[in-house]
Amino acid sequence: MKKRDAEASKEKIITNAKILFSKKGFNASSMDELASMCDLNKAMVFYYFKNKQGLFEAVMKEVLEEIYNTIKKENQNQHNPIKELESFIKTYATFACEHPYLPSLLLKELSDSGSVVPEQLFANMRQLFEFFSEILKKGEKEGCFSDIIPMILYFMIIGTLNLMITTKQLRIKAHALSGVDTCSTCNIDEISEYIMKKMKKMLKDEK
Amino acid sequence: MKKRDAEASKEKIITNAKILFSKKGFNASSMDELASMCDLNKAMVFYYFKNKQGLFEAVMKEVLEEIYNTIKKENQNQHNPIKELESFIKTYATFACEHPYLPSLLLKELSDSGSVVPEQLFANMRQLFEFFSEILKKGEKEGCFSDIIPMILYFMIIGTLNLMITTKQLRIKAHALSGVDTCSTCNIDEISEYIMKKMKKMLKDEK
Amino acid sequence: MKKRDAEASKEKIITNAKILFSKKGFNASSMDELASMCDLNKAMVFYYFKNKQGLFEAVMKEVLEEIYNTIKKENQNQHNPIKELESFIKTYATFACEHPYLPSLLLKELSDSGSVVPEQLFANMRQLFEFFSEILKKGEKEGCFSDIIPMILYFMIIGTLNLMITTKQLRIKAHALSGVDTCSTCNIDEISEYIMKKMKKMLKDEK
Amino acid sequence: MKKRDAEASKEKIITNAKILFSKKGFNASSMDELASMCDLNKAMVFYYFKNKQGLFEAVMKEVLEEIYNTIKKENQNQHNPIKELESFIKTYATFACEHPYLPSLLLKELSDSGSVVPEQLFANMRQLFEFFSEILKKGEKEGCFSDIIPMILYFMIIGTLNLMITTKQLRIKAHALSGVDTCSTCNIDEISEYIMKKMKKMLKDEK
DNA sequence: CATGAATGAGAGTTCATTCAT
DNA sequence: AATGAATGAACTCTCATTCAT
Repeated sequence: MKKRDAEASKEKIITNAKILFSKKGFNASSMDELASMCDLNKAMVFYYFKNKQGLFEAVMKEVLEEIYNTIKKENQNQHNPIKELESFIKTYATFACEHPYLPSLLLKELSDSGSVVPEQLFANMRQLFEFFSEILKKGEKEGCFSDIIPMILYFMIIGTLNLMITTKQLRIKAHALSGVDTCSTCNIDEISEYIMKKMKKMLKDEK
Repeated sequence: MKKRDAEASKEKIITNAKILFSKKGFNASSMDELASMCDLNKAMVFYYFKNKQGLFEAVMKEVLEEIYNTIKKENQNQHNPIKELESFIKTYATFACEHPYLPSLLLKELSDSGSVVPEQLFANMRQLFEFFSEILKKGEKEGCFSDIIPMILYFMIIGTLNLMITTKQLRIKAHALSGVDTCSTCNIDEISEYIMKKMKKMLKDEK
Repeated sequence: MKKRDAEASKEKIITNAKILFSKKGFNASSMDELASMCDLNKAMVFYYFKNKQGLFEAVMKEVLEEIYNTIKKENQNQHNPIKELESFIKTYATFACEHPYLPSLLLKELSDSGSVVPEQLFANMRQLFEFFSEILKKGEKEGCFSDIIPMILYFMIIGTLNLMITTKQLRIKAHALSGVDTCSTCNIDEISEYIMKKMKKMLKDEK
Repeated sequence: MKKRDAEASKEKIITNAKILFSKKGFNASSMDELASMCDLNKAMVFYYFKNKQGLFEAVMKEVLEEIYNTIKKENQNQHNPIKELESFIKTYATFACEHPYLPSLLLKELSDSGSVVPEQLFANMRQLFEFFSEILKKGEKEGCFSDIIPMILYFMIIGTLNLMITTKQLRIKAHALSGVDTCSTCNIDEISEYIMKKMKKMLKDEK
């Protein structure tokens, strides 16, 4: 069943905005370019989204809800905190790799020390972290994890994955230039596998 | 205070540029604003730096060389790879905390997948990683570290520290709003202490 | 009068650009001034013309095509090379006098030895000369002209007419100041009449 | 005998300004570039010349006086108006060819219909014309020339020579592209020879 | 819903010119 | 006489945003 045109246009705008924002960042993305990517008149973007900032927030909201729902859904098939953590990492990694705007957008947002992240967006980001945090706490209670500081561990995982994804090209180039091993041929599964292995080791209770 | 002092003016520009670029990113930073922060005529920026890109590169170069030299110097007092790794982490953490533009600038640069990092800057970034990489490799050879992938471990440390620093305000706010533990009261020493502890555990050879 | 009329705006821009460019030359003409002459927002110029150079080319193209078409049309009523030459001179003279930006623009362009004339513009300029050249060659074949070097003769006519038009004010002033005869009261018909008379004489075959 | 440094610097500025102005025109010539051509500090140019306009006038004055003196000197060796005219043409042509800034500067100045040519410069330009005018009038009185309008004839000669010189490159390119004969291989002697021949023919008294 | 025309503010950059030394 | 630092005004051009149709 075809969506109403209005819905379709709005979708098209968000879809292309994801690509554009993550490729060029907020400021360098122009509404002109976005409109022509969408094959739509520029004014329509404003018709649907109030302004550039509003569009950006809508994009982030959608992206964050998507990843949150994906992770939550995958989580239901796991039966202990270790599996849950593994699922979290792998699902995030896979999703982020398939939607490369996510790492880029997230890092940009998080690196803007001064920036005021709008409420809605802020709530979406928290939601994901809290979900992660719950897994760890449950694991601690059940005795499979010890000595956890969720916030730091969260950034260890999410930050590392994001950086490995956004720097892919850079790492390939660095390897080519200086021969240093930048893990330039690893694929995302190997990366998340490695991270998971290390996580397990560092969180193991050693009493 | 002398009036026409080239060194002083150039310094002032770089100093303020660090702040501005890290607060707003390259694109959103305006030369007008920079000039007025410096209490200098806008044209002076171009007098000293060719153009905005040139200024940015000068800023990054200075920042990266500063951190590299600091780390290298501290490293000379360490006598085994574990101590060296610890020194790397703590020195980076302390420096980044005292120069909060560094994490922000680095994350922004690394998250901009599309941006073309200029040669010089690229070389400066590699230098730091290679230094880190050498520590790990030496440790592996000497049997104190095992199963290392330097690139991933590098981002685990640097990425996490950077994010913990740039998100400080955000984390405080999140804690206030939802009560969730965002490590909002940890200071940088506690953070790097924790990271180091986890690193040791995850890199320990267990044969 | 309609408000948002693209054709009208574009026309207004070209019309004023002709005046401005011919008065001040390419470099000294400012887009700000042009916009205010047009009673239009500055950005509109870029909306229609990509950039200053693009506008300049559009202006020149229009001007050159106009004069070329006018001359070509008049030429069709002439039945021998001498008449054709006369028509060429008089039509050019009249047109240039009525569109005084033409001589000025042409002389400026031709005197700028360093400037790189863009292809299109270059082609338009050649077209006019080739038309002139054909007239002379036909005349030579038919025995009414002898010893012709079209390029030199072309500049003799076009250059002289252009200079007589652009220097009009200067010549009046010079006459007033020093009493010297600068032909300051001649009108364009007298001038082209004189040039034609001299041309006939100098091209006459004397065998 | 070495000139005083001040004189030498001033000379160097004028010499380079001639080159620069004729290559790029008044507006596109920058004082920065000029200073670096002269291997002098930019402020020195203002020390010697008040401002850019003043420098330009000084340059033009020198150039015009030079050509005037050269022509006048050559003229003393001629013993009838025809020879004098020939000398005028050839001397101007040779000089202009050796000092290619002259045609370019003159045409630019003369094509600025609106521009206010400053007094001194204006006087210099008149002087040259009046000299030419005198030759023709003498020739008329002596019966070797008839039906003269000095102003038009002056532009016929000066304009044509100037244009042939400034368009040299353009004409070569046009020939290469379209095969049309643009006199691209003629040298300046052939050109002035041709012009002189035609002048003689068109001014001959035919009673 | 949709479009193209219009706008105003501001971006980076250049440049003639002046000032302090 | 000479220099490098400093300035202010102008320049071309871009862009988010709005208006009229």
